[in-house]
Amino acid sequence: MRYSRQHKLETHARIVKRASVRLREKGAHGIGVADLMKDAGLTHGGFYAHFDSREALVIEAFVHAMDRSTERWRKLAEQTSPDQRMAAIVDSYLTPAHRDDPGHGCAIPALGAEIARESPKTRKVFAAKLDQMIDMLAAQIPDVSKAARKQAMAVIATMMGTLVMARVAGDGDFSEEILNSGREAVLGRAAPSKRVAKNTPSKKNTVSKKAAARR
Amino acid sequence: MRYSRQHKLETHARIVKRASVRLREKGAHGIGVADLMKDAGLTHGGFYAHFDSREALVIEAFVHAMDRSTERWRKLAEQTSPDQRMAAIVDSYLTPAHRDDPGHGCAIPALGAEIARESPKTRKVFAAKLDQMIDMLAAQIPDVSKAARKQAMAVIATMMGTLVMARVAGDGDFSEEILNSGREAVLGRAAPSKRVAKNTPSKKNTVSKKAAARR
DNA sequence: TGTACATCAGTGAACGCGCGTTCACTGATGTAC
DNA sequence: TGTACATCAGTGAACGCGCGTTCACTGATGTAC
Repeated sequence: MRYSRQHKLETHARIVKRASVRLREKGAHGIGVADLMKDAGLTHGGFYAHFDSREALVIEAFVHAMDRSTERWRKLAEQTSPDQRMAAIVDSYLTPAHRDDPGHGCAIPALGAEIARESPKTRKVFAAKLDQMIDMLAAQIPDVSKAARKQAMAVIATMMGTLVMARVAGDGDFSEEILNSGREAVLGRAAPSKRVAKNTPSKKNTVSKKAAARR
Repeated sequence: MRYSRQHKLETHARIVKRASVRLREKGAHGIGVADLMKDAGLTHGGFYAHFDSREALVIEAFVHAMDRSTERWRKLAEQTSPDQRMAAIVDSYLTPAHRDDPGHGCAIPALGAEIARESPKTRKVFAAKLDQMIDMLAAQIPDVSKAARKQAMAVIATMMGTLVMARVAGDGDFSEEILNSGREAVLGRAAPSKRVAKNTPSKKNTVSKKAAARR
């Protein structure tokens, strides 16, 4: 073989990873196969050595994004005291940085509505990952399991709905107002309690890409 | 003139009305100019006698959808006692019928994420309509105006987020569970208090298109 | 009132373009001997 | 160990297709006289 067995797997993973960013930024139909391959440092002709179809990549990219989000929540929860876990997750979610960088953020507000219109196959994969994410969040709630799951669903719905609305509103006062209303609704308070000078309003791009990616 | 002045306005309105349904069903980029015109009983060539561009139609269609939703809420509120108005709106929003008929439903869960990626012009029109909708809902809350507006934002965020997730989940138990969690989160209870036998689970298409359109 | 003309909403062919997908080919490297 | 061959990830031209947009034309009807 020309390349080691590992090489192809790495290339495949790189395409998926880059695509998961670009698709969240541009939408499930917002960027073509050629540009996605270029983004991974390849030409479009090699695409079908890695994927059966464009849709197959969209599914893999979506799964990647959801797994990363869920894992991020898990890690954030691990390093936070049990009674503060939910608050830590919500505070990290409803930020101007997350709003302004959909490519490295949660896939549900970025792609949920579009995925709901895709084939049943795609929709079911998305639904399974959503289910996992709900369970992950529910596990952070010290409560009876049934009620915790319902609460987790409502928290995710409120967070993603808030983020979509904040993105529509752009980055002015209206957008900040929306983010604050979401935080208050979920946590019963507006600003995070721990961090200092978290967001300076009406100053764009002060948060580095790396910092945003860590969300 | 070949047709009365009224005729062109009526044709224009018909294109917008039909497009607002089809775009909510298929997404902001999910249906082409030719099909949209066919849907209004015309051929694609005449499109540019009515609109400067496809984007111009998308904006008009979106405004139409938002105005209709806001107006529907207003009417529903009028014929409900003040303390029941919010509940009436939420109960009419978080239903399987609304989930299964995006074409006649709220434009935010259907098009919000996509509009957030459009040109600033399109986004600003959407944001202005969202602002109106928030004020309309806030007016139904018997509270200090500032708090009411924040509460209205959170209610809309939770409702639209819940609907997007329910649509991703399809129409099974998982989807019903999501709808219930949204209702409980907003109203503090699962099922509507007034109506009888509102939804029979796992029976599709029992709600007529007309009935769904009245939402 | 009757007639000839002007208007313009709507038609349908055509355009340039970008898309997803296919395919013959390349050439670096793993493998057989 | 050294050499000849086989493999196959990746290349780039080409495909058929549908898209948004343009444009010359049509023909029913409003209007001027």
